[in-house]
Amino acid sequence: MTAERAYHHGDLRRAVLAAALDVIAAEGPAALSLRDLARRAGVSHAAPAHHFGDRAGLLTAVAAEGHALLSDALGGETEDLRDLGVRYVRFAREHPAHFQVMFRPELLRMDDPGLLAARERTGDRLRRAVAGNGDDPALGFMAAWSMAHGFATLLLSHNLDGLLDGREPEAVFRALAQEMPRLAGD
Amino acid sequence: MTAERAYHHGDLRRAVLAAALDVIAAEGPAALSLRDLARRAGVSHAAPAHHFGDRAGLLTAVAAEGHALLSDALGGETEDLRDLGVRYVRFAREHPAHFQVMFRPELLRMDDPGLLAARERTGDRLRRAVAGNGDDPALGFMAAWSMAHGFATLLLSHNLDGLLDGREPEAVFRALAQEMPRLAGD
DNA sequence: TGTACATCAGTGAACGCGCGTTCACTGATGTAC
DNA sequence: TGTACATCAGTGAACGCGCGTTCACTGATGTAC
Repeated sequence: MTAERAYHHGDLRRAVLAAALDVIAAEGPAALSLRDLARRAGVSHAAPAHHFGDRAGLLTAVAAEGHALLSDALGGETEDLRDLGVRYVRFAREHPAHFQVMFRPELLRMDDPGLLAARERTGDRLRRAVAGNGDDPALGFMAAWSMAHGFATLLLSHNLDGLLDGREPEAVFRALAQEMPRLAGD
Repeated sequence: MTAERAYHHGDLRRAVLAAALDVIAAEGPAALSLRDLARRAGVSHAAPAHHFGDRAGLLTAVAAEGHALLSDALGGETEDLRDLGVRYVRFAREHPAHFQVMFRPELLRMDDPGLLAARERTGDRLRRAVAGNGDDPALGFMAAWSMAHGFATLLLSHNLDGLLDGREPEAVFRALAQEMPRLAGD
């Protein structure tokens, strides 16, 4: 355990990914540059290319990891869409960088096999949860996803700051999902 | 009406804004550069600075215009949150560039007086529509906003392409808002 | 109606910067024999 | 146990590019008198 850097970093891939998550969480994916990440990882500026190729490759890796984390987070056995929504929101809070990247195809290599596989896993998980929910499962799916995704997005972009009043976001989201019937009624 | 450019453009401010909307709609706000916009407007690269100062100033102008358009679009007299949601979604479809910018404070100068005034107008409109909707109006507000915002966001980022089946997004959103009671029930 | 002057909009050359990419290289590690 | 060789990870110098910003300027427009 020496302060001196060995010639080989040991786990540069993880180190660059970690730095990327920091940057994305703090300043958004637009602020990413491979040179900056190399600097943060204490490594020469050409090193990251070894692992990720380019920006899109790096973001694709982040997105794939995000899908793995999300399908784990959705995990469990519940078929209650409210629970699923709460978990979705919690995931966005705990992994804001992943969340900000994974649903933006223009940043990613959508044909990357790793990404496709990871997305498939999330998709399976969700389809299973929604199946048999109403006569048109796609509608129920889109309703729940829109609600959770909208809440998470507005939350992370600080658009709900003035409305939460210091309450826990997940608790508010649960209440809000509870409230839904009233919206459509009148 | 001559093909020759006059020394003075006439309405460079509008021309640059229009070019910015094109770029944002096609490649997102991250792809914006003042030099590129100048090129598109057929004007020297230092000219846009005259009108907007810098990128943030330009995006702030887009966001302010977006809020003006949105509060117009929400317009009317309805207090039905579903109608309001449909209009929100329609606005996002018709003005994707504005929509992509206006809820991202990190891109904007949030203390710009023009932006503040425009946001205030939208806020008023929404508050009026939500007031008296349930015992906790903030909850109803967040529920409706999350749903519409999530749907619009997922729609614009092509995450619903596979689910819409060629149906009109606004119609689907209306059905989906209708469906909501079932989600929270049982 | 004419002239002088101020103001405003846009020009174009120059600068320094951070970026991605390339490339010949070197140090470290693993494997064959 | 030792040696040779292949492979892999990271280096660092060099390049060309597009960007934002600055600045002295010029052309056009409006206003005062």
